[in-house]
Amino acid sequence: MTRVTPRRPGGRTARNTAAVLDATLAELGESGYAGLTVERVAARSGVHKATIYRRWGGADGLLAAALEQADHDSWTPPDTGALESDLRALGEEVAAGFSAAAEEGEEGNVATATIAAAFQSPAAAEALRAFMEERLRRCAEVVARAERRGEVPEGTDAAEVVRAAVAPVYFRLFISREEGAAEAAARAAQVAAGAAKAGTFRAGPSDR
Amino acid sequence: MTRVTPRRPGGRTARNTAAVLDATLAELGESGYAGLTVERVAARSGVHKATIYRRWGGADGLLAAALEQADHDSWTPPDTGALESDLRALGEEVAAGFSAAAEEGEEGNVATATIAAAFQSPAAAEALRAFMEERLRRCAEVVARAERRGEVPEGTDAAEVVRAAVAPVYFRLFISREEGAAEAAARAAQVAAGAAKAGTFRAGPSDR
DNA sequence: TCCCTAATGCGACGGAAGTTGCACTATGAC
DNA sequence: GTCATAGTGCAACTTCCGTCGCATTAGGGA
Repeated sequence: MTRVTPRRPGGRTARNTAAVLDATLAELGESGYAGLTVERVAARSGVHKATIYRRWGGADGLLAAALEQADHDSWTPPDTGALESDLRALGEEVAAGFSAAAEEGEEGNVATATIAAAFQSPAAAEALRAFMEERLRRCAEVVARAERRGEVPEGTDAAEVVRAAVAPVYFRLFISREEGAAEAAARAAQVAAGAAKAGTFRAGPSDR
Repeated sequence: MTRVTPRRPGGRTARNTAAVLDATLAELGESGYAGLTVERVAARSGVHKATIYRRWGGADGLLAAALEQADHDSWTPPDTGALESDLRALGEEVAAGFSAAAEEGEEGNVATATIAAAFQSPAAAEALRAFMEERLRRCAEVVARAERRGEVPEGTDAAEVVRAAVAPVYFRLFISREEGAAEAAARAAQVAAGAAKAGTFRAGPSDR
Protein backbone atom coordinates (compact mmCIF):
# COMPACT_ATOMS: atom_id res chain seq x y z
CA MET A 1 0.00 0.00 0.00
CA THR A 2 2.52 2.51 1.13
CA ARG A 3 5.31 3.01 -1.32
CA VAL A 4 8.40 3.86 0.67
CA THR A 5 10.84 3.39 -2.19
CA PRO A 6 9.49 5.06 -5.31
CA ARG A 7 10.50 3.68 -8.66
CA ARG A 8 11.46 7.17 -9.68
CA PRO A 9 13.64 8.38 -6.83
CA GLY A 10 15.05 11.36 -8.67
CA GLY A 11 14.13 15.00 -9.12
CA ARG A 12 10.84 16.09 -7.71
CA THR A 13 10.28 12.91 -5.72
CA ALA A 14 13.57 13.38 -3.90
CA ARG A 15 12.82 17.03 -3.22
CA ASN A 16 9.40 16.13 -1.89
CA THR A 17 10.83 13.47 0.38
CA ALA A 18 13.33 15.88 1.86
CA ALA A 19 10.76 18.65 2.29
CA VAL A 20 8.26 16.33 3.96
CA LEU A 21 10.74 14.78 6.38
CA ASP A 22 12.12 18.19 7.29
CA ALA A 23 8.63 19.46 7.97
CA THR A 24 7.90 16.35 10.02
CA LEU A 25 10.90 16.92 12.25
CA ALA A 26 9.99 20.56 12.67
CA GLU A 27 6.41 19.72 13.60
CA LEU A 28 7.53 17.06 16.04
CA GLY A 29 9.85 19.53 17.69
CA GLU A 30 7.05 22.00 18.13
CA SER A 31 4.05 19.87 18.96
CA GLY A 32 5.20 16.33 19.65
CA TYR A 33 3.51 13.29 18.23
CA ALA A 34 0.06 14.19 19.46
CA GLY A 35 0.21 17.35 17.37
CA LEU A 36 1.70 15.70 14.33
CA THR A 37 -0.81 16.02 11.54
CA VAL A 38 -0.52 15.12 7.90
CA GLU A 39 -2.32 18.29 6.95
CA ARG A 40 0.12 20.49 8.84
CA VAL A 41 3.10 18.69 7.37
CA ALA A 42 1.53 19.09 3.95
CA ALA A 43 1.06 22.82 4.45
CA ARG A 44 4.54 23.30 5.82
CA SER A 45 6.33 21.27 3.17
CA GLY A 46 4.26 22.44 0.23
CA VAL A 47 3.53 18.83 -0.73
CA HIS A 48 -0.09 17.90 -1.19
CA LYS A 49 -1.60 15.86 1.64
CA ALA A 50 -2.88 13.17 -0.69
CA THR A 51 0.69 12.55 -1.80
CA ILE A 52 1.81 12.18 1.80
CA TYR A 53 -0.97 9.75 2.60
CA ARG A 54 -0.08 7.72 -0.45
CA ARG A 55 3.64 7.54 0.22
CA TRP A 56 3.82 7.38 4.01
CA GLY A 57 0.38 6.19 4.97
CA GLY A 58 -0.14 8.66 7.79
CA ALA A 59 1.45 10.33 10.77
CA ASP A 60 3.04 7.13 12.07
CA GLY A 61 4.72 6.45 8.77
CA LEU A 62 6.10 9.98 8.70
CA LEU A 63 7.56 9.52 12.13
CA ALA A 64 9.10 6.17 11.29
CA ALA A 65 10.72 7.60 8.17
CA ALA A 66 12.02 10.65 10.00
CA LEU A 67 13.50 8.51 12.75
CA GLU A 68 15.15 6.15 10.31
CA GLN A 69 16.86 9.18 8.80
CA ALA A 70 17.95 10.49 12.21
CA ASP A 71 19.35 7.06 12.93
CA HIS A 72 22.20 7.75 10.56
CA ASP A 73 23.79 10.45 12.70
CA SER A 74 27.27 10.28 14.14
CA TRP A 75 26.46 10.11 17.84
CA THR A 76 29.00 8.37 20.05
CA PRO A 77 28.87 7.65 23.78
CA PRO A 78 30.87 9.78 26.23
CA ASP A 79 34.45 8.85 27.08
CA THR A 80 35.51 10.08 30.50
CA GLY A 81 38.12 7.47 31.32
CA ALA A 82 36.16 5.37 33.81
CA LEU A 83 33.13 3.12 33.55
CA GLU A 84 30.99 4.69 36.25
CA SER A 85 31.48 8.24 35.04
CA ASP A 86 30.84 7.16 31.46
CA LEU A 87 27.57 5.58 32.49
CA ARG A 88 26.66 8.59 34.57
CA ALA A 89 27.33 10.94 31.67
CA LEU A 90 25.22 8.71 29.46
CA GLY A 91 22.30 8.79 31.84
CA GLU A 92 22.58 12.51 32.38
CA GLU A 93 22.60 13.02 28.64
CA VAL A 94 19.34 11.12 28.39
CA ALA A 95 17.79 13.01 31.29
CA ALA A 96 18.89 16.38 29.98
CA GLY A 97 17.78 15.66 26.43
CA PHE A 98 14.27 14.66 27.40
CA SER A 99 13.82 17.26 30.12
CA ALA A 100 14.85 20.05 27.79
CA ALA A 101 12.58 18.66 25.13
CA ALA A 102 9.63 18.75 27.47
CA GLU A 103 10.05 22.43 28.17
CA GLU A 104 11.26 23.98 24.97
CA GLY A 105 10.58 22.79 21.47
CA GLU A 106 13.80 20.90 21.06
CA GLU A 107 14.76 18.02 18.89
CA GLY A 108 14.76 15.68 21.85
CA ASN A 109 11.06 15.78 21.28
CA VAL A 110 11.58 13.51 18.32
CA ALA A 111 12.69 10.72 20.62
CA THR A 112 9.86 11.36 23.04
CA ALA A 113 7.41 11.41 20.18
CA THR A 114 8.69 8.11 18.93
CA ILE A 115 8.29 6.42 22.30
CA ALA A 116 4.77 7.77 22.46
CA ALA A 117 3.98 6.75 18.90
CA ALA A 118 5.26 3.22 19.48
CA PHE A 119 2.22 2.61 21.68
CA GLN A 120 -0.11 3.29 18.80
CA SER A 121 1.69 2.23 15.68
CA PRO A 122 3.57 -0.96 14.84
CA ALA A 123 5.65 0.98 12.30
CA ALA A 124 6.76 3.45 14.95
CA ALA A 125 7.43 0.64 17.41
CA GLU A 126 9.68 -1.08 14.91
CA ALA A 127 11.49 2.15 14.13
CA LEU A 128 12.05 2.75 17.82
CA ARG A 129 13.30 -0.79 18.33
CA ALA A 130 15.82 -0.44 15.53
CA PHE A 131 16.93 2.95 16.80
CA MET A 132 17.48 1.76 20.35
CA GLU A 133 19.24 -1.36 19.16
CA GLU A 134 21.69 0.79 17.27
CA ARG A 135 22.20 3.08 20.25
CA LEU A 136 22.84 0.15 22.59
CA ARG A 137 25.30 -1.25 20.08
CA ARG A 138 27.26 2.00 20.05
CA CYS A 139 27.17 2.19 23.85
CA ALA A 140 28.78 -1.21 24.09
CA GLU A 141 32.03 0.62 23.40
CA VAL A 142 31.86 2.10 26.88
CA VAL A 143 31.96 -1.34 28.44
CA ALA A 144 34.53 -2.58 25.97
CA ARG A 145 36.89 0.17 27.06
CA ALA A 146 36.32 -0.73 30.70
CA GLU A 147 37.07 -4.31 29.89
CA ARG A 148 40.35 -3.30 28.24
CA ARG A 149 41.25 -1.27 31.30
CA GLY A 150 40.53 -4.28 33.46
CA GLU A 151 37.68 -2.57 35.28
CA VAL A 152 35.25 -5.35 34.52
CA PRO A 153 35.78 -9.07 33.89
CA GLU A 154 35.96 -10.42 30.36
CA GLY A 155 32.72 -11.56 28.79
CA THR A 156 30.66 -8.86 30.43
CA ASP A 157 27.30 -8.34 28.75
CA ALA A 158 27.78 -4.76 27.60
CA ALA A 159 24.22 -4.01 26.57
CA GLU A 160 22.89 -5.25 29.89
CA VAL A 161 25.21 -2.92 31.80
CA VAL A 162 24.03 0.03 29.76
CA ARG A 163 20.39 -0.96 30.20
CA ALA A 164 20.84 -1.10 33.96
CA ALA A 165 22.40 2.35 33.91
CA VAL A 166 19.83 4.16 31.78
CA ALA A 167 16.64 2.25 32.55
CA PRO A 168 16.01 4.06 35.87
CA VAL A 169 16.26 7.38 34.06
CA TYR A 170 13.65 6.40 31.50
CA PHE A 171 11.57 4.90 34.27
CA ARG A 172 11.36 8.20 36.10
CA LEU A 173 10.78 10.18 32.94
CA PHE A 174 8.01 8.14 31.39
CA ILE A 175 6.69 5.51 33.78
CA SER A 176 6.65 6.87 37.30
CA ARG A 177 6.73 10.47 36.04
CA GLU A 178 8.86 11.63 38.97
CA GLU A 179 11.30 14.50 39.20
CA GLY A 180 15.00 14.01 39.65
CA ALA A 181 15.89 11.98 36.58
CA ALA A 182 19.36 13.50 36.52
CA GLU A 183 20.07 12.45 40.12
CA ALA A 184 18.78 8.99 39.31
CA ALA A 185 21.38 8.76 36.57
CA ALA A 186 24.21 9.06 39.07
CA ARG A 187 22.77 6.45 41.38
CA ALA A 188 22.03 4.03 38.57
CA ALA A 189 25.51 4.43 37.12
CA GLN A 190 26.98 3.64 40.52
CA VAL A 191 24.85 0.52 40.86
CA ALA A 192 25.46 -0.69 37.32
CA ALA A 193 29.19 -0.11 37.44
CA GLY A 194 29.45 -1.83 40.81
CA ALA A 195 27.55 -4.86 39.61
CA ALA A 196 29.60 -5.01 36.42
CA LYS A 197 32.87 -4.96 38.33
CA ALA A 198 31.57 -7.70 40.60
CA GLY A 199 30.91 -9.83 37.54
CA THR A 200 27.14 -9.88 37.83
CA PHE A 201 26.80 -9.06 34.15
CA ARG A 202 29.02 -11.80 32.79
CA ALA A 203 27.31 -13.12 29.67
CA GLY A 204 24.33 -15.00 30.96
CA PRO A 205 21.32 -16.31 29.06
CA SER A 206 20.90 -13.00 27.30
CA ASP A 207 24.18 -12.28 25.55
CA ARG A 208 23.15 -12.09 21.91
CA MET B 1 -15.01 23.05 33.47
CA THR B 2 -15.08 19.42 34.20
CA ARG B 3 -17.22 18.44 37.14
CA VAL B 4 -15.67 15.34 38.64
CA THR B 5 -17.67 15.50 41.85
CA PRO B 6 -21.32 16.18 41.05
CA ARG B 7 -23.39 17.95 43.63
CA ARG B 8 -25.95 15.21 43.30
CA PRO B 9 -23.89 12.07 43.61
CA GLY B 10 -26.86 9.78 44.11
CA GLY B 11 -29.21 7.81 41.91
CA ARG B 12 -28.84 8.25 38.19
CA THR B 13 -25.58 10.15 38.45
CA ALA B 14 -23.97 7.32 40.37
CA ARG B 15 -25.32 4.75 37.93
CA ASN B 16 -24.00 6.76 35.00
CA THR B 17 -20.59 7.07 36.59
CA ALA B 18 -20.37 3.33 37.12
CA ALA B 19 -21.63 2.53 33.63
CA VAL B 20 -19.23 4.95 31.98
CA LEU B 21 -16.16 3.80 33.89
CA ASP B 22 -17.02 0.16 33.26
CA ALA B 23 -17.38 0.87 29.57
CA THR B 24 -14.09 2.77 29.62
CA LEU B 25 -12.25 -0.18 31.13
CA ALA B 26 -13.83 -2.54 28.63
CA GLU B 27 -12.88 -0.32 25.70
CA LEU B 28 -9.35 0.06 26.98
CA GLY B 29 -9.02 -3.68 27.29
CA GLU B 30 -10.14 -4.16 23.71
CA SER B 31 -8.58 -1.27 21.86
CA GLY B 32 -6.08 0.45 24.13
CA TYR B 33 -5.85 4.17 24.52
CA ALA B 34 -5.54 4.88 20.82
CA GLY B 35 -8.94 3.29 20.29
CA LEU B 36 -10.58 4.93 23.28
CA THR B 37 -13.31 7.15 21.97
CA VAL B 38 -15.94 9.07 23.84
CA GLU B 39 -18.55 8.09 21.29
CA ARG B 40 -17.84 4.40 21.73
CA VAL B 41 -17.93 4.69 25.50
CA ALA B 42 -21.18 6.59 25.18
CA ALA B 43 -22.71 3.91 22.99
CA ARG B 44 -21.49 1.10 25.21
CA SER B 45 -22.60 2.67 28.46
CA GLY B 46 -25.86 4.10 27.24
CA VAL B 47 -24.91 7.54 28.52
CA HIS B 48 -25.09 10.41 26.08
CA LYS B 49 -21.76 11.62 24.76
CA ALA B 50 -22.47 15.24 25.69
CA THR B 51 -22.80 14.15 29.31
CA ILE B 52 -19.47 12.39 29.16
CA TYR B 53 -17.75 15.39 27.65
CA ARG B 54 -19.26 17.60 30.34
CA ARG B 55 -18.27 15.43 33.26
CA TRP B 56 -14.93 13.98 32.18
CA GLY B 57 -13.81 16.37 29.50
CA GLY B 58 -12.71 13.72 27.03
CA ALA B 59 -10.87 10.43 26.61
CA ASP B 60 -8.00 11.44 28.85
CA GLY B 61 -10.35 12.33 31.68
CA LEU B 62 -12.08 9.00 31.34
CA LEU B 63 -8.80 7.20 31.60
CA ALA B 64 -7.69 9.21 34.61
CA ALA B 65 -10.95 8.48 36.40
CA ALA B 66 -10.80 4.79 35.57
CA LEU B 67 -7.24 4.57 36.82
CA GLU B 68 -8.02 6.41 40.01
CA GLN B 69 -10.70 3.83 40.67
CA ALA B 70 -8.30 0.96 39.97
CA ASP B 71 -5.88 2.58 42.35
CA HIS B 72 -8.07 1.58 45.28
CA ASP B 73 -7.49 -2.13 44.84
CA SER B 74 -5.88 -4.35 47.41
CA TRP B 75 -2.71 -5.30 45.60
CA THR B 76 0.28 -6.18 47.76
CA PRO B 77 3.81 -7.08 46.72
CA PRO B 78 4.99 -10.71 46.74
CA ASP B 79 6.50 -12.20 49.89
CA THR B 80 8.87 -15.05 49.18
CA GLY B 81 11.11 -14.74 52.20
CA ALA B 82 14.15 -13.14 50.57
CA LEU B 83 14.83 -9.77 48.97
CA GLU B 84 16.15 -10.96 45.62
CA SER B 85 13.34 -13.41 44.98
CA ASP B 86 10.78 -10.81 46.07
CA LEU B 87 12.20 -8.35 43.58
CA ARG B 88 12.34 -10.99 40.89
CA ALA B 89 8.73 -11.94 41.46
CA LEU B 90 7.81 -8.29 41.29
CA GLY B 91 9.56 -7.78 37.98
CA GLU B 92 8.13 -10.96 36.53
CA GLU B 93 4.67 -9.84 37.57
CA VAL B 94 5.17 -6.63 35.65
CA ALA B 95 6.54 -8.40 32.61
CA ALA B 96 3.77 -10.98 32.60
CA GLY B 97 1.04 -8.43 33.07
CA PHE B 98 2.10 -6.25 30.20
CA SER B 99 3.06 -9.07 27.85
CA ALA B 100 -0.29 -10.74 28.30
CA ALA B 101 -2.00 -7.42 27.78
CA ALA B 102 -0.23 -6.90 24.50
CA GLU B 103 -1.49 -10.17 23.08
CA GLU B 104 -4.94 -10.66 24.43
CA GLY B 105 -7.37 -7.98 25.46
CA GLU B 106 -6.53 -8.13 29.12
CA GLU B 107 -6.87 -5.62 31.86
CA GLY B 108 -3.13 -5.03 31.92
CA ASN B 109 -3.96 -2.90 28.92
CA VAL B 110 -5.26 -0.28 31.29
CA ALA B 111 -1.79 0.30 32.64
CA THR B 112 -0.28 0.31 29.18
CA ALA B 113 -2.92 2.71 28.01
CA THR B 114 -2.19 5.02 30.88
CA ILE B 115 1.50 5.12 30.12
CA ALA B 116 0.67 5.89 26.53
CA ALA B 117 -1.89 8.51 27.44
CA ALA B 118 0.52 10.25 29.79
CA PHE B 119 2.45 11.40 26.74
CA GLN B 120 -0.54 13.28 25.43
CA SER B 121 -2.51 14.37 28.44
CA PRO B 122 -1.42 16.14 31.64
CA ALA B 123 -4.40 14.62 33.43
CA ALA B 124 -3.35 11.12 32.49
CA ALA B 125 0.26 11.88 33.40
CA GLU B 126 -0.80 13.02 36.84
CA ALA B 127 -3.00 9.95 37.30
CA LEU B 128 -0.10 7.73 36.31
CA ARG B 129 2.26 9.53 38.66
CA ALA B 130 -0.12 9.09 41.59
CA PHE B 131 -0.68 5.45 40.73
CA MET B 132 3.02 4.64 40.50
CA GLU B 133 3.74 6.56 43.69
CA GLU B 134 1.20 4.44 45.51
CA ARG B 135 2.61 1.25 44.03
CA LEU B 136 6.16 2.17 45.01
CA ARG B 137 4.93 2.98 48.49
CA ARG B 138 3.41 -0.46 48.86
CA CYS B 139 6.53 -2.10 47.45
CA ALA B 140 8.62 -0.47 50.14
CA GLU B 141 7.35 -3.23 52.39
CA VAL B 142 9.56 -5.68 50.50
CA VAL B 143 12.67 -3.76 51.48
CA ALA B 144 11.41 -3.15 55.00
CA ARG B 145 11.12 -6.88 55.51
CA ALA B 146 14.64 -7.38 54.20
CA GLU B 147 15.86 -4.73 56.58
CA ARG B 148 14.20 -6.51 59.49
CA ARG B 149 15.84 -9.74 58.42
CA GLY B 150 19.19 -7.98 58.34
CA GLU B 151 19.61 -8.53 54.60
CA VAL B 152 20.19 -4.86 53.93
CA PRO B 153 21.60 -2.06 56.10
CA GLU B 154 19.31 0.29 57.96
CA GLY B 155 18.27 3.45 56.18
CA THR B 156 18.12 1.78 52.78
CA ASP B 157 16.14 3.82 50.24
CA ALA B 158 13.37 1.32 49.57
CA ALA B 159 11.80 3.02 46.57
CA GLU B 160 15.16 3.28 44.87
CA VAL B 161 15.78 -0.44 45.27
CA VAL B 162 12.43 -1.22 43.73
CA ARG B 163 13.02 1.21 40.88
CA ALA B 164 16.33 -0.43 40.08
CA ALA B 165 14.64 -3.81 40.03
CA VAL B 166 11.69 -2.98 37.79
CA ALA B 167 13.07 -0.22 35.59
CA PRO B 168 14.91 -2.60 33.23
CA VAL B 169 11.68 -4.50 32.69
CA TYR B 170 9.77 -1.38 31.71
CA PHE B 171 12.75 -0.30 29.62
CA ARG B 172 12.59 -3.42 27.51
CA LEU B 173 8.84 -3.33 27.23
CA PHE B 174 8.33 0.27 26.20
CA ILE B 175 11.63 1.95 25.37
CA SER B 176 13.93 -0.49 23.62
CA ARG B 177 10.99 -2.73 22.62
CA GLU B 178 13.06 -5.89 23.04
CA GLU B 179 11.98 -9.39 23.88
CA GLY B 180 12.92 -11.12 27.09
CA ALA B 181 11.43 -8.80 29.67
CA ALA B 182 10.88 -11.70 32.03
CA GLU B 183 14.53 -12.73 31.89
CA ALA B 184 15.53 -9.14 32.46
CA ALA B 185 13.52 -9.20 35.68
CA ALA B 186 15.75 -11.91 37.15
CA ARG B 187 18.94 -10.12 36.23
CA ALA B 188 17.73 -6.77 37.50
CA ALA B 189 16.56 -8.29 40.76
CA GLN B 190 19.98 -9.81 41.24
CA VAL B 191 21.71 -6.50 40.59
CA ALA B 192 19.36 -4.46 42.76
CA ALA B 193 19.47 -6.88 45.67
CA GLY B 194 23.24 -7.07 45.47
CA ALA B 195 23.64 -3.31 45.48
CA ALA B 196 21.17 -2.98 48.34
CA LYS B 197 23.05 -5.48 50.47
CA ALA B 198 26.29 -3.66 49.73
CA GLY B 199 24.71 -0.47 51.07
CA THR B 200 24.67 1.39 47.77
CA PHE B 201 21.07 2.44 48.35
CA ARG B 202 21.50 3.90 51.82
CA ALA B 203 19.38 7.03 51.92
CA GLY B 204 21.16 9.47 49.70
CA PRO B 205 20.00 12.80 48.34
CA SER B 206 16.77 11.24 47.14
CA ASP B 207 15.06 9.85 50.20
CA ARG B 208 11.90 11.96 50.33
C1' DT C 1 -45.57 15.29 48.91
C1' DC C 2 -44.00 19.33 46.42
C1' DC C 3 -40.73 21.98 43.95
C1' DC C 4 -36.23 24.03 42.59
C1' DT C 5 -32.60 23.03 39.78
C1' DA C 6 -28.61 19.96 38.94
C1' DA C 7 -27.90 16.67 35.69
C1' DT C 8 -28.96 14.53 31.56
C1' DG C 9 -30.84 13.76 26.85
C1' DC C 10 -31.28 15.35 22.24
C1' DG C 11 -30.25 17.09 17.78
C1' DA C 12 -27.76 20.17 14.99
C1' DC C 13 -23.74 22.50 13.80
C1' DG C 14 -18.65 23.52 12.60
C1' DG C 15 -14.36 21.71 11.83
C1' DA C 16 -10.73 18.47 10.95
C1' DA C 17 -9.06 13.98 9.16
C1' DG C 18 -8.67 10.75 5.71
C1' DT C 19 -10.23 8.86 0.99
C1' DT C 20 -11.12 8.78 -3.89
C1' DG C 21 -11.40 9.72 -8.99
C1' DC C 22 -9.52 12.40 -12.42
C1' DA C 23 -6.30 15.44 -14.77
C1' DC C 24 -1.73 16.85 -15.25
C1' DT C 25 3.40 17.03 -14.88
C1' DA C 26 7.92 15.60 -15.25
C1' DT C 27 11.03 11.44 -14.80
C1' DG C 28 13.88 8.32 -17.01
C1' DA C 29 14.20 4.72 -20.58
C1' DC C 30 14.63 4.55 -25.47
C1' DG D 1 14.20 14.45 -28.86
C1' DT D 2 9.95 11.36 -27.79
C1' DC D 3 6.95 9.13 -25.06
C1' DA D 4 4.81 5.81 -21.70
C1' DT D 5 3.73 6.22 -17.10
C1' DA D 6 5.10 6.91 -12.11
C1' DG D 7 4.23 10.39 -9.29
C1' DT D 8 1.80 14.41 -8.07
C1' DG D 9 -1.81 18.12 -7.67
C1' DC D 10 -6.55 19.15 -7.12
C1' DA D 11 -11.12 19.20 -5.35
C1' DA D 12 -15.02 17.05 -3.71
C1' DC D 13 -16.82 13.73 -0.56
C1' DT D 14 -17.57 10.91 3.69
C1' DT D 15 -16.86 10.13 8.31
C1' DC D 16 -15.85 11.23 12.88
C1' DC D 17 -14.94 14.32 16.83
C1' DG D 18 -16.17 17.92 19.95
C1' DT D 19 -19.40 21.83 21.16
C1' DC D 20 -23.64 24.28 21.86
C1' DG D 21 -28.55 25.68 22.91
C1' DC D 22 -32.59 24.03 24.48
C1' DA D 23 -35.99 20.71 26.30
C1' DT D 24 -36.64 17.12 29.71
C1' DT D 25 -35.91 14.29 33.77
C1' DA D 26 -35.07 13.14 38.34
C1' DG D 27 -32.39 14.09 42.95
C1' DG D 28 -32.98 15.64 47.40
C1' DG D 29 -34.15 19.53 50.49
C1' DA D 30 -38.32 21.68 52.17
